Amino acid sequence: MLTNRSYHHGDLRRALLERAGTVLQESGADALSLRKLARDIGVSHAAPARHFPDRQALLDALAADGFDRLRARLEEAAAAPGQFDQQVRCVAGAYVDFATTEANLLELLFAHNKGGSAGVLDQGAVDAFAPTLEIFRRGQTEGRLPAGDPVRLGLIFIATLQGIAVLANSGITRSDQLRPLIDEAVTHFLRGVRSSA
Amino acid sequence: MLTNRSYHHGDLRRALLERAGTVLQESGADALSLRKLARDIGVSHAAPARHFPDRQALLDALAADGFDRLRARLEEAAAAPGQFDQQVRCVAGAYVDFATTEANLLELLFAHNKGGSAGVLDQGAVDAFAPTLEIFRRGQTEGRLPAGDPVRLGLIFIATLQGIAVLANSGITRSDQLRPLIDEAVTHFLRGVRSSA
DNA sequence: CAACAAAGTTGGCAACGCCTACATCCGGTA
DNA sequence: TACCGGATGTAGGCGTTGCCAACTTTGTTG
Repeated sequence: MLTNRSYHHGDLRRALLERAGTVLQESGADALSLRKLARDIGVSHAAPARHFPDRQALLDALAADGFDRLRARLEEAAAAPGQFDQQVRCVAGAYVDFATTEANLLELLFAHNKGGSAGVLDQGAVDAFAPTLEIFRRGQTEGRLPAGDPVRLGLIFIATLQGIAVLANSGITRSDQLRPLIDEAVTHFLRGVRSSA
Repeated sequence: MLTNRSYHHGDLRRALLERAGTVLQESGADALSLRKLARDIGVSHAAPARHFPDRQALLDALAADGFDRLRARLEEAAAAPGQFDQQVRCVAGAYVDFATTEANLLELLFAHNKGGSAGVLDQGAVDAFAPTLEIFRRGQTEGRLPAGDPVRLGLIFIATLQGIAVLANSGITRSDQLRPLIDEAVTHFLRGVRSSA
């Protein structure tokens, strides 16, 4: 392994995913071509097929990894020091930051789940949002939130952040207005939830 | 015009858009092929180029029409009979209904704005959301909402709906749980906004 | 009526995804 | 140690696509 110029690459799958990740980030999912990736890496055009049966499998792998990184990011934010409200705001900021920094990845994550490969990717999405739901459960047990279905609360919260990120990525809201928009959204959300008891 | 079987189609642009609309609805934007559209309509493979310089131009036209229909739908919902809250709920329902019924179109609307053709499409998005912002302005003048930037309020509202629709389209929330989710989101939103004064 | 522009056709090019057949390398086993 | 089989990479081909250029038909207009 690590032998350059050998017949076998040694870690082609990883190399493909790595290169694909940067192409995705820079040019979007539509720009991803198995043949071009192979060329970039210096391998024949059919080599990727050994690791990804078709183009969709590569996209799925990118999505799975994306959900994983999103989950890690949200977990980290959810564990931030401070009171409950502080943590919620931290999660909100982390989500929108992730979603706008990796806009093309975000599009891939939510654009492609419709089709056939539902199982694995859906699980990835559920896992990614688990830490956020956990925060709301904790908020309830700590008495910082009224009782109610934490999943529904969490979904509304995530939906709001997701929507803000999409509006930002579409250029509908200017990026310098993003931070106050998030702050106000979270403020209204927490007030709305609390005044419902 | 209306002459079938003639050398010139007569209304090829409209025919292309119509066919493209159904293909988009049934199979998504990725499945749209200029050559296939031409074949479906019964015209040569290069004919579409006279009306759409490239594939992107067709997608842009579909998006522009989509924003137009969304705007009409939201305008209609905003003009529903009843009190302010009732109208807001009506708009929310209309938006999510549109976004889930035409999931592939929704994806196209918000996926493609990133790139170059910013101007026209951005305007379409702004126009589409205008009726919703108008509702919030009206709510303020009628005293049903506290003072504040109506644009920011409207964006948060739309973002929440957009997020819920995306989560639904991605299969993250079951469709039978969609209606209560919307209701609760609107309820919390209105309460949160009102208790901010 | 002749000229011209708009609209449609034919053919070609390069790139792509996917398939099949073949080459090479590595690791377990006789 | 020799070998053999599976995993990995290569070479080439097929059908489709987007885009381009050259040509034809049609309808309008001076």
